[in-house]
Amino acid sequence: MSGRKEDFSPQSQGQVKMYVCGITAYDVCHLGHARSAIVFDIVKRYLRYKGFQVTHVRNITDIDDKIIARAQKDNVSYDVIAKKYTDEYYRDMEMLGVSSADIEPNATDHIREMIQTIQGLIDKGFAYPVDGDVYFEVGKFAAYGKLSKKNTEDLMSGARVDVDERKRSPLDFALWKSSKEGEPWWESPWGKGRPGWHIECTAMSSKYLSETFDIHGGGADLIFPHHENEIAQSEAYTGKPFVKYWMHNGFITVDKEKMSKSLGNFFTIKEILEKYDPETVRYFLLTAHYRSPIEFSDVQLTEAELSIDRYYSTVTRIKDFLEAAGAAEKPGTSADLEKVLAAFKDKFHNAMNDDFNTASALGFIFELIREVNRFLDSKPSGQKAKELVVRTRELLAGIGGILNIFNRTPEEWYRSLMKVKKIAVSEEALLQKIAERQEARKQKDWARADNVRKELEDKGIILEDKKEGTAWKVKAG
RNA sequence: GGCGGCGUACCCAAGUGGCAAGGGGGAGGUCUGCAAAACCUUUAUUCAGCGGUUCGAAUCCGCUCGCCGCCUCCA
Repeated sequence: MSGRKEDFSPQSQGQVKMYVCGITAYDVCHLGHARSAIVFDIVKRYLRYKGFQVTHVRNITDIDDKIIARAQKDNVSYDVIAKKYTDEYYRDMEMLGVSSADIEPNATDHIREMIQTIQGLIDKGFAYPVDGDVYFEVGKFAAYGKLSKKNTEDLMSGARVDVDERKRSPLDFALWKSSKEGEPWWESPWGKGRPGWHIECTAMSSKYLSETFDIHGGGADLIFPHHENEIAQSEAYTGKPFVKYWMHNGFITVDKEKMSKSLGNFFTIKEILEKYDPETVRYFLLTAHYRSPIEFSDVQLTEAELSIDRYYSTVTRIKDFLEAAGAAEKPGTSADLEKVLAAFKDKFHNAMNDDFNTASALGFIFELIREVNRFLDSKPSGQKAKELVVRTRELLAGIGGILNIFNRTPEEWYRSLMKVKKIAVSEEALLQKIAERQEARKQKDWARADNVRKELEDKGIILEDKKEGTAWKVKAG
């Protein structure tokens, strides 16, 4: 609310109540929706890792103008649209590997609570009914604009809103809308109608969390008017502060412009996952700070893929080492590795404690990766060296668990890349080729061996000759 | 017009008062039959520009330029 970073201390010690605006179920989700979901998934995971007991609520708006419009266009009932796109949303989230929230309420299941809140606002003089609609009277709420840092005069003068004569001020917003012919409706004290957009978050957050809760999240485009209006309604109704910390994620851009439905420059989650592994998408989104805009492009996704590949290549090396390392104690560059290892957790925590700076955290991960590679290059052996490497592996895996990346085996990663890159070689055919090439290599028929390698490379497979044999992997990037 | 944000190497990006993380790319090297992977060296005396504060600024302040967002539904 201050517009700055603040020290985090939840209302009740050890417990975090977090509400994140989900989607309006009127169309398929694009990458922008994915960013919000992924960002707050990481927030939740990290807070839990730090020992907080987190209650995460993520709502679904399943009644709204756009849903109705879509339903009319498709000539079906509004709930068919809402159901369809809610299902799509859940499917997208599952494919992306985003964990579900603890509570995922739908607006239409909370009409009663919303009516109660609206009635309360009328009783307290903050809202007024007109012809079956109910409006919130912005002028009655002195602090209006405190989140978006707008003052009401500026808003008035810049008002591009259609002036509705029945409203006392153009800034007043609907809590309840009377239903027109053919629109869905619920019975209310003001006649048949449906809730306005903002009221659901007030009603549901107080129901599932409390009147004041710790973190409220969503995309930066929700700051105004959505979150501003939520504050007004909620604080007017309860007389208590609504939210302690606001977190808004930045936009995904395409050619520097916000990815959005209206500009038509969006990529759906499904489209992207046809070309990239979900882990690549998640990693990509973590490479920039959550508040910054992030430019979507194939180059960026490709770089993310290369970075992940670097991690899995290192994991493979680690595995090879642990299987092959001799018993003789040889320390290698263990002193350097130990140093990096010792400092790593603090660095990681500092980065994440500083407003979830995942980009910085990833930097430290790659420092550790370089160091362990350096250590392995120094050809260490013995029990102590093994222990050090195992420690590194566990540390990396643990961190990966928090960021929800690096949580597969290299084999799984490469199999997934094969699929995503539509590589036209089966694993059997591949092993066959490798065997063929081994034969040629044994006979020092380098030309034939190189031919096989070239042939596979053209199909996107890279071969690596090691002491113990030849390994394959999918060419990243 | 009002409000807010951003501008760091060839590209992406962290750093917000004390000698400029990390990834990708380029160049050279080590290793290898040759590769790949990995590692090493190198690639910003400089952080859009100009002033100011300070012992010291990419980091704070002011101005200028450029880009973007919100002010209407929007993650």
